[in-house]
Amino acid sequence: MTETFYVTTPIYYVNGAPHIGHAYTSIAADVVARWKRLQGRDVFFLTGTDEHGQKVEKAAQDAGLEPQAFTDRIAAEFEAMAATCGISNDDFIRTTEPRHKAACAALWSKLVESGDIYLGHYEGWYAVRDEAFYAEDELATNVHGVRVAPTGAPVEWVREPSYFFRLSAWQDRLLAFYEAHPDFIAPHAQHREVLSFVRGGLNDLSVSRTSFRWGVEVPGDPDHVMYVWLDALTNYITAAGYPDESAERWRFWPANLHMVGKDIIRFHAVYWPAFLMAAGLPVTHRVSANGWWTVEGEKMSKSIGNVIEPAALIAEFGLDPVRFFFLREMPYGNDGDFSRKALISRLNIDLANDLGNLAQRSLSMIARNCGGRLPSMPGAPAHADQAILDHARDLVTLVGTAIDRQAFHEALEEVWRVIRAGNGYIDHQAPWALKKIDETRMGEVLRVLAEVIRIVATVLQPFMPESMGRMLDQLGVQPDARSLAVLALPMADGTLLPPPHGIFPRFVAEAVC
RNA sequence: GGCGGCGUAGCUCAGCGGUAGAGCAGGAGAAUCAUAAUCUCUUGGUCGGCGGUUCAAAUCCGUCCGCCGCUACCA
Repeated sequence: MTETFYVTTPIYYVNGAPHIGHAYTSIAADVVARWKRLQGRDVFFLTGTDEHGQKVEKAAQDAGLEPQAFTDRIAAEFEAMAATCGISNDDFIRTTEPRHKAACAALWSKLVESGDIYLGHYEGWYAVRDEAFYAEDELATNVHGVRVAPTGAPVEWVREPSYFFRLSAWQDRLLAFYEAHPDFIAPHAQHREVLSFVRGGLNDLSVSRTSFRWGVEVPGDPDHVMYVWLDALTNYITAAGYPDESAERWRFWPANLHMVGKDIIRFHAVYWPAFLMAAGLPVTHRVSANGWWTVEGEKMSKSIGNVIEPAALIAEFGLDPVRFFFLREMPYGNDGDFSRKALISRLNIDLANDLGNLAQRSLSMIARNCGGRLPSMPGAPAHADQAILDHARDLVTLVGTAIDRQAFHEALEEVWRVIRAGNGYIDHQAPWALKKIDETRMGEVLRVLAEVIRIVATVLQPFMPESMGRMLDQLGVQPDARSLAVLALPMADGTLLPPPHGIFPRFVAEAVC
C-alpha cells in the first residue's frame, strides 16, 4: 500500500480579500504536495476558508449582507486565488458546510465525554469597541475617571457563561509530546517560543461565546456558539471524514504537515494537539510556520495601501515566475521582502539567463546539429560529464531533504548550483567548436546537457509546474515519465524532439517617460 | 518586566572552534551555441563594540550598543 501524505494550508479567514501572504503559504504547501506526488506518495492536500466569528459577522453587516451571503462571496475569492496560483488542492473546505458542523459537534461531544469541556463563566474587562478582553494590569484610568484599555477604548466588567476546555490539565502532556517529537514545530525559533509559552503555564480556554450568533452551535446548548479556533482547527479532520473513522479519507489522518503563518503557530502547536489528544486522536506530525512579506521594505498594510494582490502580480509577470520568486526569496524561518526590482532580477537572471537560456542553447544545438534527435550518451563518460551528471542526480536527495524541512530557498539554491555548472560545462566543452572536429563528441556533450536539464526540470516541476512541463515536452519526456522514480531510467536515444522555444522571456521594463 | 532571535563584503544571506564564503551589484578578460544570454579571473570585510576562555574564536563565555519577535486569538 502506498504511503499517504496529508498536507494543509491554513483555512483563510474571510474578513478580507486574498493577498500575497495567503498566496505564499498556499504555494509553499502546493510545492510540498506536488513534490510528494512526484515521489509517488498518496497525497491529500487541503485548503479552504474559515468563515465564522464575530469579525465576519460584523464585516457582513458593514457590507450590508447576511453572513452566509458575505462568506459565499469572499470564499469564492479564495477559491479563485487557489486556481490563479495553480494550487493542486484535492479539496476545498468551508467551515460553514454541514460536514464541518457535524465534525465540530462530534468533536465537542467527545471532549465533553472525556471531561475536558466544562461549563463556567467568562469574565473580565471587555472593550466593546475593540471586541477584546484586557487584563487588569493593562488598564488605565482616563481624565474622566473612566477605566480604559491601552487603545483608549472604555472597558466594562463583563460576566457571561462560557464553556471551557481544560487546557491547564494538558501542560505536562504537551511538554512530553514536544520532547518526544522535536520536529513537531518548525522553524526552531518558533519551537522555542511555543515551549517557553507552555512552560509558563496554561489557563483553561474559553471555547464558547454567547455574545454573537455566527458560529457552530454548541450541542445541547443553543445559546452558545463554539470558539472560532476550536471550530477552525477541526477542519483538518473534517476533510478526512471525521467522525467517520471508516471514511475513505480517514487513512490520511494524522496529517503530516500543517503549513501556517507565524501568527497562528500557537493555535496549531498548543491548542490543536491538546484538542486532539483529549479526543483520543493522533496528532499531526509537523506544524511549520512561515514569516511575513514586507513590500519594498515596509510592512504590508491596508492603511499604507501597499497590499499586493496575487492576481494582479501573476497577470503581469506570469504564474511560475511569481511562484519561483516567493519560494526563492523568502528564507526559511525569516520574513521576506517583496520588491519589483528583486522580482524582475530573479526573473531575468535566474529564470531567463541561467535556466531558460541553458535549455535554449542546448536544445537549439540539438535541433540544428543532430537532426532534432536526442543523441546518445557517451560510451565512456569524460570526467567532466560524470561530475555534472552526478551533481544533477544528487538533486533528488538534496531538494527532497530541503523540502522536508520547508527550506524551499535552499532547495532552489541547490538546483541553481547545477544550472550554473551546466552553463560552465557547455562553455568549457564548447560543442560549437566540437562540431567542426568531432561530431560524435559534440553529440555526447549535448546529450549530457539534455540529461542534466531533464533532471533539473523534473525536480523543479513542483515549483513551476507549467513551464517545467513545457521544458520536459521539449526534451521529449512523456507526461507519464516525469516522476522522480523514472529519472533512474535514461531517455531513449534518437527521440525526435519538438523545435525548442524559449521558456522564460526576459522581462523588459516599459520605457519610463 | 520575562523569554527568544538577529547584527558577517554595497545588497540578500551561508558559515557557528582550526588560514573569511555564495548569489547579486562593481572591475578586467574570453568566447560567440544561445533569450546580448554565457564563461574565467578579480575589487571589496579589524565577521556590531569591549573583555575573557583556548595553542587557535564570526564560531564558546561575559558585558555593552542597535534592531526585531513572543508574552492567549489578522496568512
